Amino acid sequence: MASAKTGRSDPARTLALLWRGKEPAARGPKPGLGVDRIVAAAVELADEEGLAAVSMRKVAERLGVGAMSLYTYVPGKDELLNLMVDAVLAEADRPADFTGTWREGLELHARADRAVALRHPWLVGLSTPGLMLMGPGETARAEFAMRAVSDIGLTPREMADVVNMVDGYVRGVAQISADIGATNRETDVGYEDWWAQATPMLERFIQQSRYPALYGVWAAGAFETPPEEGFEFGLQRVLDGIEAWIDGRTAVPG
Amino acid sequence: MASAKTGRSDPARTLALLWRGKEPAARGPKPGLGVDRIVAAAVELADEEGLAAVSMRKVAERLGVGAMSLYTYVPGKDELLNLMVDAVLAEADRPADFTGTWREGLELHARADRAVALRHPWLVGLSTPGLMLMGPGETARAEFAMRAVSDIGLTPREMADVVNMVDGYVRGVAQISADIGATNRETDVGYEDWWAQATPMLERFIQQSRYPALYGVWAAGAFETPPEEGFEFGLQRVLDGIEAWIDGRTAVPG
DNA sequence: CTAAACTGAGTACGCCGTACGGAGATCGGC
DNA sequence: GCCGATCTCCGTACGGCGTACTCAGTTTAG
Repeated sequence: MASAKTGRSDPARTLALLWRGKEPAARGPKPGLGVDRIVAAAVELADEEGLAAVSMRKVAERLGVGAMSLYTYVPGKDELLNLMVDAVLAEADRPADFTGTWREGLELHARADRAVALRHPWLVGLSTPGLMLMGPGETARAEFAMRAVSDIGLTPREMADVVNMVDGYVRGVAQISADIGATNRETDVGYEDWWAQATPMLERFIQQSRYPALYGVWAAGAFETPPEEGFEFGLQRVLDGIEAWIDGRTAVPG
Repeated sequence: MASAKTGRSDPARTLALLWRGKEPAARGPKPGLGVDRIVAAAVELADEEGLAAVSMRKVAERLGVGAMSLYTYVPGKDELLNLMVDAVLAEADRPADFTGTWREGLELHARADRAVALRHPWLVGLSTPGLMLMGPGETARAEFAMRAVSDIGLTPREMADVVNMVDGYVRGVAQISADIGATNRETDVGYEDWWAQATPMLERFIQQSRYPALYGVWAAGAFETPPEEGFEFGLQRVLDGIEAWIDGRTAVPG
């Protein structure tokens, strides 16, 4: 594994960077690069070779430039990772003119996030900036979600809780899927192949006598296909839970 | 940020390591260390200084030993990280003699995971071995959860989906909380302080006119306390969703 | 035209994971 | 009791990393 932290150092600088708040500057030579090109190159690199392959030298090489040139535009690697997260979050299309029920809105929100996570498996390996370092992508996400749960009589805090719950579910499941995907990529075997290969070894340790419930589920083949299909199932259950709560809630005071 | 991948190289070797399947070996000098002591030292280090501080050299130093000595017991850093994950997962106490409803069982399961995640914030930054590389800790977790949803008429696949959904929710929310905790630790300011400090900067970018829904929730102060309190709320909604589905399901064929 | 301001990058430092090989300890077989 | 096999421990070294420092070269304001 490798782990990633995001958002250290000066928050003001990072926020300005996220929102591209920089006047073009006179006096010097014209910039040959730019934050956008650097971030795009880093995202490509991560998509193709994984997060571990993203180093300042490799990103620079991809741009035909010396490693240290990147530091003209980006304070450091942490900030670059932050920018990458916000950039791919902005990819998801959440129609600005969306009108629909809160449930349809949250469904769209959740699926958009999931699509991004599947397209960029390295995303879930990075800590979210969350509300701490909101860039345009993260902000657009949040705005869409909040709009979906507006006008149904929730307090602001309840709105935040509901959205956080859906976000949490999507992130957690995406991370589990991404782990499996990463394992497959690294070992060059598919999920089924890996499973077939690992079964004899697992049999040695996970005996029916010690883990009867797990063994039963396992022996029935419930783990033989990747859990991705369970995403929609879980999403609907999450939304059902919210719906029941909303119904119960509006019924009381109404 | 830093990201972590887990479970590369030889799965058989790693599995054997996770289950400590090693005969004590005659012939050589008595081992001075041991997998358990190495893992414990690494976990301590991660708890105290964060995941980024976990290097082979630092772990070895903490044990009063040369860096390369660790490789006698552990094939590499990836495997050590895997062992750390399984070790802390095993910490959670899930009573073996638990009897209760499926809902009580899943609640206990979810809270146990959350307690571990709060005690070891670095955990969520690591990919889960998941089902790919199950050690004793992960297996005990899964067994408890599966037992909780046994005997309520679910198919094995449905059991797996339900458990995966709860696990996903807990993981996702824990990761969001951990990110905030990490930001606080690194910047040496509390959540409220950070928020107060960042507000003027955010005001510049997140204008009411462009993000009315988000702005409203934000201006109402819904983000001024950490979202940890929302965990129980979301958990209950998740369980409500499952309950509604189970009721609807058993009602039809019954 | 000059000087200020900026871009771009070479060099270097201190970390990291870990391959390699050797020194010393320990024990089975004789 | 001894020897060789086998094990533990670890010093050295290599290639890669993030990035501090420094300086050369370019562009424009005045």
